[in-house]
Amino acid sequence: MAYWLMKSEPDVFSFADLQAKTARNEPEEWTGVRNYAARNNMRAMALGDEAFFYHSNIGKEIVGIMQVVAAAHPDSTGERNAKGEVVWDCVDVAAIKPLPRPVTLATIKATPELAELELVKLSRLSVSKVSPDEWALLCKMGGL
DNA sequence: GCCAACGTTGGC
DNA sequence: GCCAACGTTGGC
Repeated sequence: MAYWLMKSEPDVFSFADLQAKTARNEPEEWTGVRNYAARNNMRAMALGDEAFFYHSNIGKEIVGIMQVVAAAHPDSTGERNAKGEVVWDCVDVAAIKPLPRPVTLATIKATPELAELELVKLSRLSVSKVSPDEWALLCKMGGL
């Protein structure tokens, strides 16, 4: 099982929004990613992989955990190429649980063990990888 | 609102 | 294929 971190601006789509959809049994398609590195990360995701939900811009904190419930498939909102194929991919996710104590970016930056976290090193990447050690530490910091 | 980082585009 | 210009993201 691999671990990931996915960003969303909460005024566009928040973890609470995801929880509401999950409660209604509606998978959320993580559409709108238009960056190849982020797309490749989504293509590397497997069913059951877990991901942190990070609120960018507003909050700047990890607020919850979600699970990949469908592997990468064409993003229906993506442009098509000359052959009519969708260029971009997305995965489906469902909320698992919120973090009892959200972990802020400031806290992450102040934690030496997390200096290599992709969220910090590649700050503009919207879908990034989290190592098992980083995952365990962040869960602990989040009160789990 | 500014700016740094970085991806993309387009001229050569 | 290089590189300058430009656009976007996201933290501050």
